[in-house]
Amino acid sequence: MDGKPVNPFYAQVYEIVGQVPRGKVVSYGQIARALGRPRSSREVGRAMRICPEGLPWQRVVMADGSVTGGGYAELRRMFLEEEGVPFLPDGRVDMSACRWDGC
DNA sequence: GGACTGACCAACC
DNA sequence: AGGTTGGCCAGTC
Repeated sequence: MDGKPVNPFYAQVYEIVGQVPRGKVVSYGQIARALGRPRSSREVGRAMRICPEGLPWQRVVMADGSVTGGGYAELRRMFLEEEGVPFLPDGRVDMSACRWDGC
């Protein structure tokens, strides 16, 4: 069957996340907007929840730089630190410096 | 089979 | 200045 991909939205989410260079992060809303769904950021979060293997979902954080993900939040933060992502003393990612501009 | 929730963000008041 | 609602859509009960 289908080789028909699931809603392009999900596929795009995985693609974008996979295109994020090491040491950079993206926000849910940023991806949602890039896909033409400025208010479907929840869908992005849902794509993360299914957690496909091989996807650096840890690079996906909130627009505020806060890191979430159920009980994996701290785990994600640790991975990001290992990748070289600077963290603020607030426990948040420095979006100002690591926000992936798509470039 | 239907209804609710949910790793959120942005706009509105 | 802050708080609340709206909106997308599929996975879960």
